[in-house]
Amino acid sequence: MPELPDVAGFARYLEKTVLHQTVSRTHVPDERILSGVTRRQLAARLKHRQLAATHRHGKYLLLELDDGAHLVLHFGMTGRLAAWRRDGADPDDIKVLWDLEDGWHLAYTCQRLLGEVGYARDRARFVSSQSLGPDALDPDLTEDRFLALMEGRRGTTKGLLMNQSVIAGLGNVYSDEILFQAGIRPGRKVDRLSAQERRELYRVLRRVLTTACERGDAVADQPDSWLIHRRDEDQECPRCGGTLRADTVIGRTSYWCPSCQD
DNA sequence: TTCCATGTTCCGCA
DNA sequence: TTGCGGAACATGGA
Repeated sequence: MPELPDVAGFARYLEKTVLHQTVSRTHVPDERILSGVTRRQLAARLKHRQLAATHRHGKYLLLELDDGAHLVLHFGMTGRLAAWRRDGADPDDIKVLWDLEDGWHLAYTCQRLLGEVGYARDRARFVSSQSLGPDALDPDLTEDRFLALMEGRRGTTKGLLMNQSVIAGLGNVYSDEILFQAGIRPGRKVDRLSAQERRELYRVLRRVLTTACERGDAVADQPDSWLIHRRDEDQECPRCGGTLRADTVIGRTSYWCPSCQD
């Protein structure tokens, strides 16, 4: 599930629970989740460090420490965070567990091991090392800049939206939502979009993500008129009542309405 | 048993 | 060079 709005929700969750607390111990039951660090290195670098601030870039959550370095969290398809007090029950699928100095615990859980936990000294350097494009909600990502990103691209519009090195933060679900609300078929080639459609795509992208982040990360929190509630075979289009289609575009199941999207 | 899943990455090919 | 399809990764549910 975790796309930009979900990761934004994780960041808020950390702010409400364990932010500003200090790590006393890092336990890594399954080292396969680590990327670029060993469990010994991670434990040593986090020991006695305070969790100072949250940052998000696309689907990455960067938890800044009081020495300026960052704990890097990526959630894959099944990554989650859980924080609890002393005698709370442990969640399932814990891949990394942090004990904090005042009795709280923070767990990174991941059922399918497709996420990763890492460590990065410098945030900007990390973003460029991952070849990530601008965050989809970056205030500096203006309409003009977005239009420039689309220039010269020949693939599908859905492929563009999901390409993290072009724009960071969108996955399968939210790209379908944005394309639905913009009235553009997932398989439409970028170079066949009119100037008006390109501008509309930008506006809808920002509106959908802003709304989703404000409402919370649960699908049920999103407006009833959204496609997100109807990602299943033979569902009705929330706009025209027609039958939605499910096609494979750039290798992912894509839901769309043949009457509302062109 | 087989297929599918909201994540990324790599390879071969057009 | 860009982008696509397919496979791979690991696991569980329909």
